[in-house]
Amino acid sequence: MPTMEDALKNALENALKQAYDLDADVIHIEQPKDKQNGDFSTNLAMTLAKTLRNNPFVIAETNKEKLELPSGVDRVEVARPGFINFFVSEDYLSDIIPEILEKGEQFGASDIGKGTHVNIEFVSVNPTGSMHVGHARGAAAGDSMARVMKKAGFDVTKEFYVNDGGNQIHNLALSINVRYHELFGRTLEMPGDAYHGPEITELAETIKAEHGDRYLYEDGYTYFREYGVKYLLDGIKNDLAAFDVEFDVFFSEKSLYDNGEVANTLKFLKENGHTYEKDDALFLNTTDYGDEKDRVIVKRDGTYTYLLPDIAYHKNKLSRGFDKLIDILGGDHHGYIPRLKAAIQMVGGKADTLEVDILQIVKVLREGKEVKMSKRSGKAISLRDLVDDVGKDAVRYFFSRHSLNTHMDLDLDLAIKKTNENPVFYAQYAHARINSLFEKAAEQGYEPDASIQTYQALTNEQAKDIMKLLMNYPSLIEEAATKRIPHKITNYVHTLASALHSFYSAVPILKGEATHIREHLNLLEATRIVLKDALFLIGVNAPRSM
RNA sequence: GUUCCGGUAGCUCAGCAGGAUAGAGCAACAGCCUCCUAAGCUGUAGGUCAGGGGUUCGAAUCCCCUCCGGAACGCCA
Repeated sequence: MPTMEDALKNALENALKQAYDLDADVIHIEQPKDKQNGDFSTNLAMTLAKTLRNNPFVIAETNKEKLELPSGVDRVEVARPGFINFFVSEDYLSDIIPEILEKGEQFGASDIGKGTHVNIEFVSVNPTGSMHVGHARGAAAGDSMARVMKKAGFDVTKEFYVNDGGNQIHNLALSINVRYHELFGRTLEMPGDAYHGPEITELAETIKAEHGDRYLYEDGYTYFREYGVKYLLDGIKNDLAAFDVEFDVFFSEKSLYDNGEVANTLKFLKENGHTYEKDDALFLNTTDYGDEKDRVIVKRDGTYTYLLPDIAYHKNKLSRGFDKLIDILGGDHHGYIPRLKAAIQMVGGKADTLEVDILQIVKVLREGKEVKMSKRSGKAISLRDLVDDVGKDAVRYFFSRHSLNTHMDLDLDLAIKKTNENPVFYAQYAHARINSLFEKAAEQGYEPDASIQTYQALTNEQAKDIMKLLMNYPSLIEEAATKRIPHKITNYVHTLASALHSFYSAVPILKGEATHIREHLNLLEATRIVLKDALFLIGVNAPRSM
């Protein structure tokens, strides 16, 4: 079914041809914020004013006269500077209801992604501690992005890169060792880059419970490494599950060393002339691809920098057949983008194969003061605690509201205390309200009826507002998916919930004639379907009652 | 010094592939439950869109400069 935008563009093109014998290159159709200005609008006349050397108002009028209105458009008006405004008919609006009832949760799905294989890597926190609230934003954003892109026809793989191979795991093992010894009253000095989180002590306690004092007498290093990573990664997985974030792949950095991919990548880079030696170190020629300076991949002491296994990892992703790689990184890693983009091209990707979405760091406030999130210090506030306090839905809704590059503040006192005023309940309540009405309707012998095809009763402003919003859902999905801006969904949820509440207050739904009740119930069912689906996209439950 | 983000109502933020009177939530104020869940609705008030130039018929939105805040500029990850 062609969209109204396309139909209008067509009609305008024809009108232009007749009136001025002109082929318009781009016709921009928009939806005015103010309903006074129609349901759809074009600024065509203004953009043509210069080439036609005429008053935009006159051009608009001329166009209007030649216009053959597509079905569904009631009337056309020309407004002040030269806007051409289109008003849509009630029949056209209500056609959306049977469509939604028929498609159900498939409504809004599209094939705009054309099955493109997309890998979204996000969270990827080091298994050296628990997830803290700073990580939650990335988890919410990546997961929602994946859900929206799936809905838009992309073939999405969600991936978590487990940094289990580097130096931080060495520090983790040392930290565990210190805590373990402390459990037996022995004080060792914490190394400089140690991890001080309480979870490290818990970890040591489980080792003690299982192995007693064994590692006082034999070297526990290797065991601490393996056990520590597993223990902490399991914890992270649990935290993610509680946050309704699931990954398709947990990819181990260590595996890249074990199966030789890191070494092979190094060889590959050397053989293709992307490296050179200098100061006893091996440099990667990233400036060839626009980086500001070349980067070391093999240090003077012979060990690798973080970059090399990372290149191997991205090479591996490419080898798995992904057309598009998306990395969601924290704002503190933005400087890393040019070298990654350079590297991806060295190993066979194109410049735009990799896209890095930067997520600004969350500033967490407690008692009016900033709380620095750091696993090393151990002072971070865990995601689990926050989810336990305010609930998964509230936290996800909160993080999903803002665009990725907003420097957002999270006031913990506010977030926890104001549970009942959290906007997530506003949206969920709309869904619960609809269900509640259905129960009442059932008592009167009514229920949504998908066989109804024509509508006469949905004439009030509030009902029309809802239908217009419902009609916009498919294009919303497309925009959110292609621009990768999941927060747009959250915005929509709020707007739709608001329209529902207004409708509910203005119209005594179960009081009218039978046909009115039936039509209204169908409108509500369509709303419920879309509301639930949109909430799902941002990882928020749609409760039947509250 | 360079690079990347941000600066919009008292607070938290939308709006930024230019469009019509700049929006929402919270906070404030005034109304609305003998009636389908008041976690709701309706209305009022609140803005020099950091500042200054420029492009344009039209700029919160695009370009340049300045100021303020955050982040990054490692043979750490």
